[in-house]
Amino acid sequence: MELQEAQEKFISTWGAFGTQWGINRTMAQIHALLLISEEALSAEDIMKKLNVSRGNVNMNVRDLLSWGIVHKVLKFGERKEFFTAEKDIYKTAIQIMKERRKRELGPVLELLEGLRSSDINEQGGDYFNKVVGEIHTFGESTNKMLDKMIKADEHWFTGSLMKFFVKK
Amino acid sequence: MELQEAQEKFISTWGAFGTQWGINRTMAQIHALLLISEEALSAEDIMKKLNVSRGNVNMNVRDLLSWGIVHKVLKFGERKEFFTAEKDIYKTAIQIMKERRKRELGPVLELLEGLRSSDINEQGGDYFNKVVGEIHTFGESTNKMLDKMIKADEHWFTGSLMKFFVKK
DNA sequence: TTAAACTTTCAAAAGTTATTGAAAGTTTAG
DNA sequence: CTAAACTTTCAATAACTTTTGAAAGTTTAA
Repeated sequence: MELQEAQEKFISTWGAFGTQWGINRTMAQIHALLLISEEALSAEDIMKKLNVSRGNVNMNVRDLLSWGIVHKVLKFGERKEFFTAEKDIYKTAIQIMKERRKRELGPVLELLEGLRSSDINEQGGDYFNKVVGEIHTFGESTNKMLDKMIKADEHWFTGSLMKFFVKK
Repeated sequence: MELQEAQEKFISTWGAFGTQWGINRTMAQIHALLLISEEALSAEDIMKKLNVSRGNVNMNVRDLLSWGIVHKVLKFGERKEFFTAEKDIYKTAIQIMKERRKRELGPVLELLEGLRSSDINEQGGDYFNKVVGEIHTFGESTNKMLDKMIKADEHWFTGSLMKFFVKK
């Protein structure tokens, strides 16, 4: 296989895969492209490589920056901005967990707390309270677990967590 | 807050939340409805409660069944099929992990293995091989970890894993 | 200050995914 | 076997999401 063919395969599969999660195709492809590019790329470079418009690149790069998995790079003597993906895959994974926790788990926990505090006394309320309570407890546990993972150092995932799982 | 109001809030928020992941709104709402319903419901019941068509209910219930988080229930003397959600939230979580691993992680690992085995010798190939290799290693670790979690018994999540995280 | 170089915005168009509902298919009771 | 009760399918359409590209905005160098 040629390098270019392999690169294209990686980018397009990463893109297709992204859509299965809540991520749009172009965003996933830009991330893949930046991951396998040794040098930082400009908006122009990305447009050419992926064959997408300027506006599309701009929006998706901004989104990737807000997820903290792509960084701006300024080159001396160049006026353009360049972009590069976080290259430590563990850092990337932790960063994604962190953001998803904030954006997704947080709001759900708030809802569940709200529903729990307004204890329902009507007929049938017991069952509802029980289910909501159980889901809330589960959510809290998950939240605590993620907290530990996020606060630990970068190599912790490969280190103690992996050892824990492998020895069991 | 009234019971009905609380139930509706739970269902609609669960639905909105589902769309952020790759899950469609109706599917998430049906799951939520079944979670908080003590009794199993028929397709008809779901149609009425959520105000969606027969075809839509049918497709999404089948999907939920294929995820293994909703079960068919047959009532004596009734010809209709009834549906109920898995009520053990840990089992549900494990089941979702299991399916996502199969549907999402599996194909990515295959791609990465393919790209790795066709070792690229061209100029610039070293960097590509390195990145792909690192992602592959990470994927394999995640896969192993999920394997352990899935194979362990139901209360293992709250038991040893939680203790591990809390004591750290 | 000006003009060139660049980035951002946003409304319209294209593309994708979900939903409907009627028709076809299946199962069951008598 | 037949009709009623139910489930499944699928083409049309509605709803939603992404993408484009031109216009507006911003920054920089001279």
